[in-house]
Amino acid sequence: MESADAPATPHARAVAPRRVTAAMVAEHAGVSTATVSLVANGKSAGRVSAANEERVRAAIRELGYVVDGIGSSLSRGVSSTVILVAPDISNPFFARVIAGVRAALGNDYQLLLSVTDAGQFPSAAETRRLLSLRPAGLLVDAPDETFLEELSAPGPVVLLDAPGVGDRLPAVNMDVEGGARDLAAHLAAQGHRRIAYVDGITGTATFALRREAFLDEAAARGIEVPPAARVATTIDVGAAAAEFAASWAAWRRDGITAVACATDTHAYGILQEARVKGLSIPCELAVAGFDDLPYSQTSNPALTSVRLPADDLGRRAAEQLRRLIEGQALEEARLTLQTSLVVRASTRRR
Amino acid sequence: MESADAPATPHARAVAPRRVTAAMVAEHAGVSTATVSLVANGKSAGRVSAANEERVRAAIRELGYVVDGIGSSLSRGVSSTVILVAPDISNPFFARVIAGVRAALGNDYQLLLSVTDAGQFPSAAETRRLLSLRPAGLLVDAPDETFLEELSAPGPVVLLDAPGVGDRLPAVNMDVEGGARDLAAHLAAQGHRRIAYVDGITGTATFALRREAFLDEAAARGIEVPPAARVATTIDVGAAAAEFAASWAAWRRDGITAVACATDTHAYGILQEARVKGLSIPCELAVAGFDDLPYSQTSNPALTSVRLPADDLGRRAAEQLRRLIEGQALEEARLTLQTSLVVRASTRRR
DNA sequence: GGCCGGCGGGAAAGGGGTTTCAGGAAGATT
DNA sequence: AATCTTCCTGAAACCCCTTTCCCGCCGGCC
Repeated sequence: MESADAPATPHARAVAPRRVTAAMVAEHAGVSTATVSLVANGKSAGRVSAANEERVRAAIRELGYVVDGIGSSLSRGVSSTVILVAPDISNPFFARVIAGVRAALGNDYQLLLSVTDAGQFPSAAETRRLLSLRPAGLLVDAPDETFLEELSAPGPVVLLDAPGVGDRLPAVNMDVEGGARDLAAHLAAQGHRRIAYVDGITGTATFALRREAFLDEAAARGIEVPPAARVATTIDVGAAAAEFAASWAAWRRDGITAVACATDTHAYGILQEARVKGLSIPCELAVAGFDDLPYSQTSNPALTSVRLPADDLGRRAAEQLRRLIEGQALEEARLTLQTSLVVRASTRRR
Repeated sequence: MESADAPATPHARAVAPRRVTAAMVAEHAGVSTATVSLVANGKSAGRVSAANEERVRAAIRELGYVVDGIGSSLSRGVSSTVILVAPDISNPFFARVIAGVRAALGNDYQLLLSVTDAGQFPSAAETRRLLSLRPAGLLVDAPDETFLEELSAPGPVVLLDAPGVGDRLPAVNMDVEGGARDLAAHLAAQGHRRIAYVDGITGTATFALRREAFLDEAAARGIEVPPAARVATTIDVGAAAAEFAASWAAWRRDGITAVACATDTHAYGILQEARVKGLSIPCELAVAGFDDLPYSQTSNPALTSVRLPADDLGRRAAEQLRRLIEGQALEEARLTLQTSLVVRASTRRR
């Protein structure tokens, strides 16, 4: 293809230019690889003369040298990668968590996500492979106990949103119970005495916590949540709408004046169906959600919801992880972040 | 803490049991590390005697040996990781793409996601670090040209959903233009003659393609889309609802009988606002979306939409990538997958 | 002027695995 | 019985970087 006197190698070797190694930089700068390593890693202060430092920097620039992640990881015994393991990433909440994590990790660590099929955690084999990449640390979102056991991690791990799981591991949680109680208190203050509760069908612990705290606080404030008004659906607008369509007649007869939902998605379905039925919200029926998803601000009417500190969750977890990686002790191994009730038109009676 | 005669090392060395290496397995099984490597990688056929193979397997089991990803990557020159770079992961569509990718990659490669802040691609520095992990291959979702240039990847890359970008790289695309044309044809067949189009405000090429194909096909079928009925909003239910609320009076005067949207999210906003206005859908106004998001099946009325082959997109892209990684030539470098119009109640006049 | 202290830099030892290559043992052939 | 295959096996090189010594050199001090 090229010059006729090129060696007749079967592979077009010239196409893939050789990776630039520290040795090449060293030769180009007339120093040893040790010096290159020091400069490239910013550890040159007081160890490399200014003259050599500049020559190495010039060589790095000129050759386009990038420290090889693999070689570096092997040599240091650990990579500079933080792996975030998450069973479900397809919601806007999670995007904010990631933003928080990235902000806290900065440039020192590289964030990679390991996701599996809907709601599942990696198998034991996958987990071992993951660990064999020698991540600097692991963040695990909404973990289940089985996965944590398999993990039995040799390295730093911080859990996110792990109420009641992995008690021995550091975690950052959100006070969903407080949020649920605030919501119950708000509905009580608005004068409701009989309320329906729409739960989610899922294995996640957070839903049980929300429900129990809500029911407990409601009871404490003299609110009744009759058994017939406790339902559960998959987390799906349509399913919630259908459930409400089927139940509303009975609830109305029973004197229900408000519906609290385990997540906003349920509430959207109820708002939709209520509109079909021509119900006036919040006058005939107040509706409240949980999670404060983006659409809740602009829904019609805007939805009262419990806002979760998504970016804080990510940020704090990543900060904790950094401390662990850097060998510092954690002042508090398990943090709980405040949630806040956002009252909007769907429950605000005037 | 332990026996009094233990060496007074400051670190609790016993806590972190030493990593199990191939050398340890080799010693335990009475063979060399070469043999261990062959067995552990399933390359033992015809190279290792049955007896030794069994002894090595037993040792691996007994010691819990896992091939070290870092050492292996360094030695082979490449890791067995496939990195999927994506600017936006928080939508259900993407979850299906991932499922497709995972299915096609199987156990041979490990999928990791690199995501950045909302809609952004990694910076040049981040990109270089990513490549320094020596991924076996890269999948890039909805790439922008700038990122592809920085990539100038030395390794296998396949683009997903990259209409009109990175022409020289293999890609798997979806025929959104065909879908848009089908939609225009459907609305024409339903008797509409004046239609509104709600576009998305975003840099993504796919939106321009949808719009142009729709307008072109509409024109070809004698449908008018008056300039005043061409609007664009951010991809947000509330924004679309507001836009529709502001425009509907004028549109109605202008004889508009249908609205086509660049994505279902817009259509949800319109459905919501139409209900507020008491419009009968599809009789007074037909509404159609694009993407066929999950909620479109259960919305009220169910939404006509263009379904995109999400899992196929992931699967085919991963298959192509595998071929590249394994050095096979691609029969077709750029694939385009069919989309399909799903007609539901929001446009179906009876 | 000799000795000491310190700074700067290099040689070299890993870190864990893969792969080549040469050679040994066992079985086949003459 | 000698030679040739065939099969297996293990030693060793290599991948790229980090880090630990250790040494040479320079200036300062007595």
